[in-house]
Amino acid sequence: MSRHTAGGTIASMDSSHTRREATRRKLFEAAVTLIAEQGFSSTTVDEIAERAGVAKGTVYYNFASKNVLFEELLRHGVEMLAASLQNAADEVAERGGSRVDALDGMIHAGLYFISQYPALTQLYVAELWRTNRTWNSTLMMVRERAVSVVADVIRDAVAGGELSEEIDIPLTASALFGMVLVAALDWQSFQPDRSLDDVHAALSRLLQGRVSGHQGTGGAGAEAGSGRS
Amino acid sequence: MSRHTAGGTIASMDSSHTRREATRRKLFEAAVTLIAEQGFSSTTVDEIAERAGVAKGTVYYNFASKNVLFEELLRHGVEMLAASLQNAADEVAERGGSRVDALDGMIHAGLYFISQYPALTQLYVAELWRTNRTWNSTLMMVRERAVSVVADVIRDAVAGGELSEEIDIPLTASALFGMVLVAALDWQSFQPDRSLDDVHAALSRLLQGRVSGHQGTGGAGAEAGSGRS
DNA sequence: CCTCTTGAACTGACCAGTCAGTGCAAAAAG
DNA sequence: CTTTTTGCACTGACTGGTCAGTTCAAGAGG
Repeated sequence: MSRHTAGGTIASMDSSHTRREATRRKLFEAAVTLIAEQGFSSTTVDEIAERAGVAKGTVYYNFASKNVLFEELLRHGVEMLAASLQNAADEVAERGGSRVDALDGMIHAGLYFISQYPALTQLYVAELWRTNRTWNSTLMMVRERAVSVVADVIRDAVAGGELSEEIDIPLTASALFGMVLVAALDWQSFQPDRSLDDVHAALSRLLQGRVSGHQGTGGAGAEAGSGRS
Repeated sequence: MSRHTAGGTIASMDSSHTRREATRRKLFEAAVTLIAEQGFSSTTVDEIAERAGVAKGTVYYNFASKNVLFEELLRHGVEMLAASLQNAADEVAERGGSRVDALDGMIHAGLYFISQYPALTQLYVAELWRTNRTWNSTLMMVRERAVSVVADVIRDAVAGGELSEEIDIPLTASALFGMVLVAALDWQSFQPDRSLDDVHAALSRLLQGRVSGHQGTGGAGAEAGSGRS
């Protein structure tokens, strides 16, 4: 199947450690786009192998099953995301920024990550709130890993007096996460020409409260049960 | 179920119509939970039929295909959601509330809707940003239908001077939508005991800007390209 | 020579969609 | 009032195709 007449060179690229690693990476890349497009169950192993440019047998030499391939993909992806977010928060801290600044930096990093790995993001969104799947525990871990990075920074900010003690940490972390996720997916899908900083500014503005900045007649207030019938 | 109680005879036409309707509703209900749990392609028509308590043939008597069943389900669901959001906004307006109050009312309505139809919500999240699927145009329409209800209210608020002209309407609508969506899914999945009003209050607080309410050292500011390298 | 990859053939389970037939209630005929 | 017809709604066994996973002998690379 060597359609590149190998010329003798391309194959010997930097296989960082083994040929095996390179093959596994190729399979991850092929799988992530296909599964993002079509979903897990309608993506066939033959398709993954073909897009990765390897034989089907190779898939099963490297991964025990289609399920295992997918789970390792999920784990690998979330490690990248968590590291990226953590790194953004740390950089802001090093530079002497506040915790709230760190949150803002994480939003930026989140947007950047999603713009770099749109397929991976689509895939997470599609699978993350699913129940009853075989790889449910993996998904649980993945979600926890991502959200806790955000929640930790919020917790620190509350402890340091930067944020009100009244806020609900896990829920706020989720909401923030969702806001960035959905806004970024919409950006990528429907307004891909806009710059990252532009989108980032819009989200910062929303959070900063300039959107509902005027003190409303009470509706946007925090009091519960506002006249719902 | 006799829409026209005109007497004993006209009911006949009605009942024949209603039997089918009841079956279709049962199939919708069965399909929505199964697909939310397992995804579209790993949910079999046999499963749907079994859960609905009908024979497989009945599915195909009522719907041209598995795809068509799903598309009609999506359309039916989003109509319910859009109506619910619109209704919430209208009620606030009738009561003399501001547009921002209307937005808040829509957040409440969104949370309520999701708590009532969690499976439908999971399903939308899972499918909405998928590309390359056969029912892509349906999904496009569905998304547009839901987001535009929010965007319209934001637009009115901007026109009426309640919100800054600087805000990005479609992006803000998406972000708001995503915030509610993800927060609600997390609420349902991980803290189901909390009350709706509690969750609503947390989100209102986030939007109201109390979270990042202190004026940060610039990180949360709206200026673009804030020190990101 | 040991690890990894190839490619094609094969198996067995699973599944979307089909179709000939059943049940039944309301209209038509007797 | 009784019998027959009509056709809607539903049934479930069956078909043809698809796909995960297996096997293996023959390389390729290092």
